[in-house]
Formats: sequence, C-alpha cells, structure tokens
Amino acid sequence: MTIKEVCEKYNLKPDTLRYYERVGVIPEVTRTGGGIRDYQEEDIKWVEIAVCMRDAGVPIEMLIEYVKLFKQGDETFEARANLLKEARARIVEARKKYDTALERLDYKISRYELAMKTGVLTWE
Amino acid sequence: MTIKEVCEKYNLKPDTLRYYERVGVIPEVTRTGGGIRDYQEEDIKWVEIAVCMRDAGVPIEMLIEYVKLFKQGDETFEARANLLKEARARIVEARKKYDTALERLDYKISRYELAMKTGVLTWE
DNA sequence: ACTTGACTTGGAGTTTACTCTAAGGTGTAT
DNA sequence: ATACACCTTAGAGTAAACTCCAAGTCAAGT
Repeated sequence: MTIKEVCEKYNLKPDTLRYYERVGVIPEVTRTGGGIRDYQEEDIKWVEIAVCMRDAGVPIEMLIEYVKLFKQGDETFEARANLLKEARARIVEARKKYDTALERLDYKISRYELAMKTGVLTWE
Repeated sequence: MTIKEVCEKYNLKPDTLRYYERVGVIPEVTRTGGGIRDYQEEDIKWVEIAVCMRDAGVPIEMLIEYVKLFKQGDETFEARANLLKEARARIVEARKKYDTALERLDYKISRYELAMKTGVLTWE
C-alpha cells in the first residue's frame, strides 16, 4: 500500500505519516527496492494505533515512548502496560471534562431556545 | 477577587487569564481605580465558562465569537445558540473517539497483563 | 517615605503537532 | 525514451494556545 493510499484510508496527509515515522510514533515502514514506502499490514496496524490514540489526545511523546519500549522487546511488557494505563487514565479524565462541558452546553442551549420564544434570556 | 486568587481557584496562570481577556475569550474584567483587575462574580462566571469549554477542546476562536455575539445584545440569541450547538456536536464527536481509544487500550492492557504471566504477548 | 511584592502593558518566545518547500529520485504508460 | 505523477529527504515554516520578559505602576506594611 502506498503512502497515499494509507492517507486516504485514515484521512491523513503524507507529510503527517512521514513525520510520524521520522520521530518514531510508528516504527520504520517497509520500503520497495527504490526506497519508496510500501505499507504492509503490520505497518498499517501501527498507523491505526497512532491515529486512534492521537484522536483521543494522547501526546506524540507518549506514543514515541511506547514504540521505543516495543523495540526493546519482551523485557518491556510491564513498562508498556504502565504507559498504556497512564494514557487510559488521562483519557478518562479528559472525558469527564467533556461530560461537564456537555451538561453546561445543554443547559445553555435550552435557555437560548426559551429566550428565542420569550425574547428574554434568563439563567437558573 | 485578584487575578491570583482566580488563578488559584481554576488552576490557571495569570498570563493565561490576561491573554483570555486580551483576545476576547472573556469580556473586559472589572478594574480598581488604579487599573488592577478585581474579578466580580460576573467576571468569574465568564472565566468558568472559558475554562470549562477549553477543557473540552473548544477552540479559542469559537469562544471569542461567542463573546462577540454576547456583546452585540439580544439580537444574537439564535446565532449564539447555533454556536453552542456546533460546539456541542464537536464535543460529542471527540468523545466518541475517546471511547474508541479506551476500548482499544483496555484490550491491549488486558493482553499485556496476560503476557506478564505467560511471558508471551499475543493479539486477538 | 520606603521597601516589598504583586500588579500592569506590549511584545517576544515557547511548545506541540504538524505542514510546506526545494531539489531531486522512482515507476509506469505511451 | 520521455513524460508524468508520485515518491524521497532535509530542513524551514505555520497555527494554536499559551508563557515569558522587560519596564514600569500600585498598594500594603514599617
């Protein structure tokens, strides 16, 4: 799979994928004889993880750390698990804040709906 | 309430609050005769909204737009409601991605827990 | 009155995560 | 073999959201 195809699949720009590889968010991608990236299933799995985690706000640095540990082999199972647990905790925290904001927005929107009928905006 | 006190309350830096005011994320804050910020209840409400929305990833630009509309008065109820609805939709979308990431993390973590017992890491 | 610490402004600097540019190589269809 | 689109790298540039700095002002305590 070419870089373009992978980008289309995950809605990324080629520059982003090259950047991910360069800084180590994903391991080195398989290449053709001529040096052109040819993403294998394994490579695509890594892209998928990266995209999924980035979409949940996991910082680049954390993903780089994970790939680093992965490359060090089986000695790092625990370290990797801990890293994932930390990422998990962060996402749970962020999600709580999203819920708070949603509640607040729902209340405000309902007040505006009312105000659009009565002409008067009131709180609480 | 001084800028420092408000910052302590919401875990912000004074520079952040001044920045919010400067770019219009919150309206102008009440000042003492000497020109020093003295946050009133009303001012603090705005800070609270800003923090809450920022924590949910609502961009600065959107908050600025909201304050702009607010300043224009009662003609903008609908526009404000629409803005809030858009913010809401974005947060809902982002939250979905957080849920996906959490599922994925839970699966991975469980696999690592297993691997730490068996010594072998396997997927699916 | 004077020290001390917190406040003010305008503007420059930083961080994170891309995103673009220039100069050149690859590969496939005519 | 010659376009042509697409690929490569190194390195520079950008956007968003702060964050810091310098130079000066304000206010509370002694």
